[in-house]
Amino acid sequence: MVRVRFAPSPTGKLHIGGLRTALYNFLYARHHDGDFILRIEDTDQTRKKEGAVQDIIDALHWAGLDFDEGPGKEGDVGPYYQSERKDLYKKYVDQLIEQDHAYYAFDTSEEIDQMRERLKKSGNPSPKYDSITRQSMKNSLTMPQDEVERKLENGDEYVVRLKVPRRETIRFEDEVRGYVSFESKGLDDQVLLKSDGMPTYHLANVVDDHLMNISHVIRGEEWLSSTPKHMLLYEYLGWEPPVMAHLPLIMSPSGGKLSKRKAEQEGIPINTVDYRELDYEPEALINFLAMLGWSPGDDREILSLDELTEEFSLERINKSGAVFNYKKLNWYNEQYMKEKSPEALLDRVREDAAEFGFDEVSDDYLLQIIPLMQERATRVPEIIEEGRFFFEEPEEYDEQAIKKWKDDSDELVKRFLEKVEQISETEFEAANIKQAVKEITDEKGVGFGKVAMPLRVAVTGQGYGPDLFPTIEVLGKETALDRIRRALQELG
RNA sequence: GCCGCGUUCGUCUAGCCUGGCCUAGGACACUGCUCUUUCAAGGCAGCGACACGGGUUCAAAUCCCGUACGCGGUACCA
Repeated sequence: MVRVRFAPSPTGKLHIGGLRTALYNFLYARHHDGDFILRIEDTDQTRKKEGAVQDIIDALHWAGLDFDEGPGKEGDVGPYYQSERKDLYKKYVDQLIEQDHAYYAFDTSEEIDQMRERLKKSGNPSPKYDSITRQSMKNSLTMPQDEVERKLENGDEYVVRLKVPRRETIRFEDEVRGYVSFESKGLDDQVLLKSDGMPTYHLANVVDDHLMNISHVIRGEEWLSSTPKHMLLYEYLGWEPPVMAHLPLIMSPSGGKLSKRKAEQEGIPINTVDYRELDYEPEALINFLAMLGWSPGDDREILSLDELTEEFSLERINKSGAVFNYKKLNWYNEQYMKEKSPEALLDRVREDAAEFGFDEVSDDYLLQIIPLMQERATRVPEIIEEGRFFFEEPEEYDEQAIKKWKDDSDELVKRFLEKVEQISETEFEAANIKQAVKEITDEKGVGFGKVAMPLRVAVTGQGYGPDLFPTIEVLGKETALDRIRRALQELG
């Protein structure tokens, strides 16, 4: 049974890198008919942010990545908040201590700082609390047992550290990178239990993955270096480690991990909710993110969540970091927008319209506008932003548009008015309006644009825009002709 | 610094495991053409890459070694 988990810490909004990690976990689970679990890694009480968990849940739901077990959706192995599992870890910590794989340490943070200072001065560039250093620190390995017991009874503050062996090669297989090995002498005696009684990530994630029957750990590459510590823990606890797969990082266009700071500098929205607020299509974001570090192996670019699920495999994940390409995301969004039915976009467009104060617009009217605009917009809000003339008379004409009103435009537009006035309200349709223009171009021997361009300017105030004749039809005879008469006055 | 991981067009990638089919394919972006009532979209074309150096081999983007560069880690953060 495949069981994977997405285990974010609730320190803020779910960022785009986290979403991709969640996506890969989701795809792997679904591909294998397995379970996708959400676990909240809130062992650092100081970094916890109000509302973060809800944001994560909402973001996953918006993206279509609903989990099978997690907060608010209890399975058999909960709770799904590590802070609520605090008591569970104690047992394993005791076991490790008893088996001499962990020990109590009473050093204050000042003392540890001093140790680091001292070692640095003597030429050690990266001082560690390790098999050598621990011999000169205050811990249950160096102190007489009765003193250790006294301290514990007194309630003195302590942490529990992993007793990393002095010389040992730790080798494990990563599904993405193949065999990876580390020398234990490069590791430090990682704190497992903090002085506030909370486990560190390293302990909690190993214990929870085991207790929750996680079969595959799919997480970011930033965890690769701490995996050997986790492997040691599995070994000491006598557990079979899950399959490991470390994902390449999402990089900023300027290089380096795409951090919040960098993203902001480069104008890239970093949180999932930002994309939701910008009104991107979640399918587009998902498709784009899936392709950042993975590919189906052929030339397909557009894949639905179902298709991604069908095709997904860990073997096809890339090893190197992928730069976030905002323009490509926009291209994806355009592709998905074009495919949507106008009805599917209606609710969102209506909201956008209301924001501009166009709140008494009928669905029927909106449904006429959407098809005209959706194929040329990058995001849904542009339908209204770029199509304001559908709701209000253009206040002024674009500078660029005015240039398209030429010397002979007056005459041609007047002729158009004469012809179109003859058309009845019910016959005021795109084809008939276009026919009128056609007749004028024939009779005056001018190009189509000669007539159409001034009309566009008159009706929309813009020199660009959707197909002109349906636009005029949608506006209706009265409105369209009023605008044309006004343009004749102002531009003529 | 040390440890680990990585390196194919500007970017995302296919190809690498199982050397020859690679004159290295696709997508985004960019440029031009085309279509067209405009701007887009679409169609067509162009630009553009195997980091470098050694091996191994009849043959290397593909296998091996080294160098350079990039990234990650180096906390009582995850």
